[in-house]
Amino acid sequence: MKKRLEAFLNSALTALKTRGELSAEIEISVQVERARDPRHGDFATNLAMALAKAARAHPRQIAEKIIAALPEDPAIVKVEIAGPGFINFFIDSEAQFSIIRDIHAAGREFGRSTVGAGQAVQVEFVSANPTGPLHVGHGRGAAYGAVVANLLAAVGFNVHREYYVNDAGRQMDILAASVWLRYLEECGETVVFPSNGYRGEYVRTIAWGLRKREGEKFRCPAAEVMADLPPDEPQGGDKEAHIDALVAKTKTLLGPEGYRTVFDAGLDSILDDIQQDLEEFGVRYDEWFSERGLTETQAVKRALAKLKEAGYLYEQDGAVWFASSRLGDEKDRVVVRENGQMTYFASDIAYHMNKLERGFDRIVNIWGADHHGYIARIKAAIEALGGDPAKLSVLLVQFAVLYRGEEKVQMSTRSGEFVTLRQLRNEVGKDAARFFYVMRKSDQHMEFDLKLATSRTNENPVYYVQYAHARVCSVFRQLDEKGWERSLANGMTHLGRLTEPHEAALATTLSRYPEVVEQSALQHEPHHLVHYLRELAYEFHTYYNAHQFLVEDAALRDARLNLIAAVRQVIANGLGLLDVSAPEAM
RNA sequence: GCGCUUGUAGCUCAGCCGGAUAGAGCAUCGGCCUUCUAAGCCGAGGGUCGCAGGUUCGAGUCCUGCCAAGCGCGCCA
Repeated sequence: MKKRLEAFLNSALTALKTRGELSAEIEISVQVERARDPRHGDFATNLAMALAKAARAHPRQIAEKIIAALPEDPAIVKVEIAGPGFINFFIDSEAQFSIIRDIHAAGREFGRSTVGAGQAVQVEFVSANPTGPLHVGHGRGAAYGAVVANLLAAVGFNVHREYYVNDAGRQMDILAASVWLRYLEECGETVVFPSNGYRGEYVRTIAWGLRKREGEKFRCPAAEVMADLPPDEPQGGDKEAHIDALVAKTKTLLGPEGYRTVFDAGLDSILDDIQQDLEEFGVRYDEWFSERGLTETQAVKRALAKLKEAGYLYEQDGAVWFASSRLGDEKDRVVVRENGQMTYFASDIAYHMNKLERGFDRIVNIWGADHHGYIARIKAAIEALGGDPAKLSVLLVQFAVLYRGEEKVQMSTRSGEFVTLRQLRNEVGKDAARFFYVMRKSDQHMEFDLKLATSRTNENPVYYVQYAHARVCSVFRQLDEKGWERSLANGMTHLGRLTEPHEAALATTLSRYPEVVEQSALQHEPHHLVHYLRELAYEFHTYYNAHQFLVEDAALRDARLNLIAAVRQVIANGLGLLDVSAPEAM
């Protein structure tokens, strides 16, 4: 309906222009919005006011001309000018209730659309380093990314979900060294664990598995490992220098093959865990993209060569720099260090070159908000590679602060004591976790109250929405128990019997669903969908309390049953996009 | 110090490209179960939209300054 009105207004504008009543040069995008106040009808547009300046006329006069030029439509019962120049539209109630037919006809497809026109969009999210289990911060990115991807797919984009696996680089080397030290402990050696190593319990588990599989073939005397290492921080040294030396020593003592085995033991184990964790959280990927693969296929070298060719690389102080400041970044960035090693950024340039080469129309990166300073350099890199930086959207996700009631849950990565995503799921369940994560705008800090998410009271919005779905199911069970027949067709022919204000309100809200899905998708803001579902559930509950559905009058009963079946369908569809279950009984 | 983000009811948050009297949940107070599930509903109170200017028919929304909070400013990832 909204789109129909927009089309009508546009045709009215062209009519006025061809008749010379409006300057042909005036360009304006027509906006129709839902009226907030029922007295303002069902839809309203500020078009006349927006035109007033350019047309040099009073808004109300313009409004009159527009209305006169509008095509006839039986669904529009009244058009009026109000306030400073709003045009308000009143829609025929018969037409309002026909949404019930649409919902029934479309079923699970209702709300889906084709605005995306099959454009290929890549959504990269989570991409946490495989150096440990996912924590609750990653969980928010996972829920948000998964829902954004679902929404984009629902409105007709061809979505490719991807996880970038940082399986190369210094952090992974530190993990490998940590695994080896724990392995040596398993073998009975006494080592001093570095302050900068990975201290989590999972590292011991990996080491235990390694020893079980491989025996003691990687065993070295602890004294040999620790010999000639620069002192660690507790001994008054530099922890970074200490760990780097330890990594180097690990590589030397194990040799390339042994090192690879230990390294992969860590990587494979943690990656398996992450994959399983996300799977259980309802997050599925089309591709797990390996950073190591970029180096192995020479993609990093190729990307740097391309930048060099374009004249964006230069050498200084023994390092190679990318002149990103020429493309909007604050300063230039190093891509090859003095010691000849590529920086993480170099891999990332190659990764984005790869994304461009795969021909995506749009690229969506979902990052933790602490990476916001990184956006400018990636956009610069895309531009320098000859791509269009506007294709890339970077969506930032703020970390969630955990509470248990009033009490803040302390988290510390350093000590290895953090709340993992798995712990969260075990405590509050998948449905509540997903719902809570996307309930708030993603780039805002959020407070995640574990107590609230598990509570079985009206404080909990997850149950509120699910309960509405279950209640409809319950009504249909009651219908069967009474042995009454239901006729879908009879209900459709008697939609005119739905005369209660609650029913009209429900029909209006139901008809908004496709708009909400489209808006949530295009703006990458799933919280709109969550708020909508809560509102729909509210309108259903209030209707449920005010009126009896299972009445003797079959025409009225069937009409009402069709209405609540439509509500059930839309709730199921909406929760489906969030990947939250829609239970039939609670 | 510079940059990005944020500041809306006691708390947690919405507010669609600037639009009509700023909304919701929770909390508080008062009501509703012999009737399709009370994980529900009905009602009440609660606001200087951080502060000060500016832009215009109109500002919570845009611009400037200030205050406060978070994050970022490595040849780390």
